[in-house]
Amino acid sequence: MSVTVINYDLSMGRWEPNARGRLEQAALELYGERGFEQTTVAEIAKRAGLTERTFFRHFADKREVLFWGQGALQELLVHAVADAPDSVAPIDAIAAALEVAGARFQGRREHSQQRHAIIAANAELRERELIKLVSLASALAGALRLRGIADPAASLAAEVGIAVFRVAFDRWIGETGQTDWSQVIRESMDELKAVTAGR
Amino acid sequence: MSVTVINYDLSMGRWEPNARGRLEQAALELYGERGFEQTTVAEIAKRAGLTERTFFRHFADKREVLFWGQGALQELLVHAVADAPDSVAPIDAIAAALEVAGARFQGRREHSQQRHAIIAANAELRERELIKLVSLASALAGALRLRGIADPAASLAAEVGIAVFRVAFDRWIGETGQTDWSQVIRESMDELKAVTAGR
DNA sequence: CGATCGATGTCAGTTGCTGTCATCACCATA
DNA sequence: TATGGTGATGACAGCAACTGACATCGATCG
Repeated sequence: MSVTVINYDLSMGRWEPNARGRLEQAALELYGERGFEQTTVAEIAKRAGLTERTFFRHFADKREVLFWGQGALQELLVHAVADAPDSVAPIDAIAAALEVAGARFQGRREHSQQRHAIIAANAELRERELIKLVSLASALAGALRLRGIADPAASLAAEVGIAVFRVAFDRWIGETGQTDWSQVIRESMDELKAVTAGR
Repeated sequence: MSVTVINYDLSMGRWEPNARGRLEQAALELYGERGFEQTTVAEIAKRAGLTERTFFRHFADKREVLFWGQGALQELLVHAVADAPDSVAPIDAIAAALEVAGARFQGRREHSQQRHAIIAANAELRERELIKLVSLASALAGALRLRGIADPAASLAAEVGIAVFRVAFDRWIGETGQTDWSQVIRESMDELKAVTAGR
């Protein structure tokens, strides 16, 4: 089989460039074809033209290959919170950030669905996804604290924001759901406010 | 070393009774003594007077020994939500359930702290804890739906409830914090309402 | 008394993951 | 141009988590 090499690098060395990208693509393909558990790291490496050992040099474990892009999303959200005007309430700064984050999803809905299906089909992958979301919440709480919001308000706003994100993402990705990210976020946030107001 | 046998069973058979309990205790001890990663399942089994294979017959994996009691907590919370009067708003039914759940912690604060320390010290264990909490949220959402609450309100109330639980638990278990569970829950819930009201 | 059952032991095998050392193109510098 | 350092990879051995298959043997039931 042939491997599509993304981001061909002119300063190529002894090996084919973009080892990490090849590993990622091979893993996504195999996880999709036969499932996460049924795929061995040796198989991923082979399809990428590398060795198992090299896989573990690029990704901490077999799951991480699906999540390492998360770091960029986190940065995006944190910056969005930091950039919100001072007058904006914590929960609304979070909401604004979530809307901005949609830029990373909007237009790649199908890709998101595939990845989501792989993750949803496996408990270990769901665990990893959860801890990434908690890390995100933690980073958002930090960003709020930099805006002068004290705990536990900062933590609560961040955690609640992630809860909204989860609910909104599920809705957005669902077959029958709304496909406009911003709108889904705004609706979910409105529901949140209704619920916590005791209605 | 000797092993304390809890719940001695008069109908003992060929082996020492309460294999599961012995495994659990041995695991807790070893995880505490030398850490989760530094403990092998073979060591746990040996201390419990059993074999590695038997450990995996009682617990799905090395982590699960710390979490299998969670099922009872989930039942307790679900029942509490179900038993709340019809007139109570979703979020308040959740809050009431969280207060009730304190009965499982109150009076065992030290034990909770030990277990919490073990979990906090290891990323894999934190992952497992998170997925258990999500399962809890899911069960609570189901209980709310049985009360006639539609989604996404049910899911949101449940997820938010879990966020409050997390924040409250951290506060309750902290050295300087309040030690009365009910009070911590009520305070945290009040904070939540303030935050989501946009303050 | 014999058959079945349930909890455990035994053992071999797969796989995720790590440590260690070798390789070799590239690069800087003498 | 020679030399030595560097960084990404390969090769290989090994540990530990987990699984499947089969054996064991007291208890229990008919």
